[in-house]
Amino acid sequence: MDAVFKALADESRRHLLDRLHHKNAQTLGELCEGLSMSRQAVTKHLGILEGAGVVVTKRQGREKLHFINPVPINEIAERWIGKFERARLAALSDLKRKLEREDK
Amino acid sequence: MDAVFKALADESRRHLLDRLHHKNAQTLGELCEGLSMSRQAVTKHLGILEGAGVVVTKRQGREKLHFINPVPINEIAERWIGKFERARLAALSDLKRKLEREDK
DNA sequence: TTGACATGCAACCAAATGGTTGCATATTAG
DNA sequence: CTAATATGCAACCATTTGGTTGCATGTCAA
Repeated sequence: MDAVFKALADESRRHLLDRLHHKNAQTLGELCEGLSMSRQAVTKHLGILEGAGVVVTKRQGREKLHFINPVPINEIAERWIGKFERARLAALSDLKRKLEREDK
Repeated sequence: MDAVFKALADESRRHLLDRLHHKNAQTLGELCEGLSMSRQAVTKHLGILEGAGVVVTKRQGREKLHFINPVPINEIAERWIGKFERARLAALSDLKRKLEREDK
């Protein structure tokens, strides 16, 4: 679990997760596009995410596909939020999102 | 949000949250009991947790009471887990816990 | 086969992090 | 009032972290 928290502690890594959440199964090169840091920096970040189990990979020829894995992320909330409280908070944030949509 | 992830990245701070999840409204001294690090180290950790909004405090005379705040923790899961997937994962971990209880 | 493309590995560096010690301040009990 | 208790602030230090550059390896297409 420690690795999961450490992995999520960095903004660059969270951004990579955002990208994978938006479009799964991307290659390293694809994930590098538009970023201001070097490819090697991205490689390191993806390695840390993979080591934590938050990202899973599959080789395909000379390419490496990356996938997000939501299971360990879910376990974070489970640790400090009780079952009923969790449902309450989920409903609350659903409502919040709905209201934010209506604002536009 | 960055502060929340940074706050949760450290094992000592997660342990402090565990303590507050188990028993809320504890003083600094109370939270220090049994720990191997100095009081000042704990103060720093609690300051970081408070700065992230994961812990909320209230002065009472010369004591400072600490409370856990689950809201920002819930928002972590919301970021990368869709609404339906969230329900599925919650059900899954409920089942897992149930099975683990029956094991004993 | 050979060159171009996609990824991997390692050494190195500046900045952030977690911890310490020493001293200061504020509140309560006797 | 005074001493003990509870917390606050600041300087300092070792380690970790996020980034770089340079070179190596592996795979596909012409």
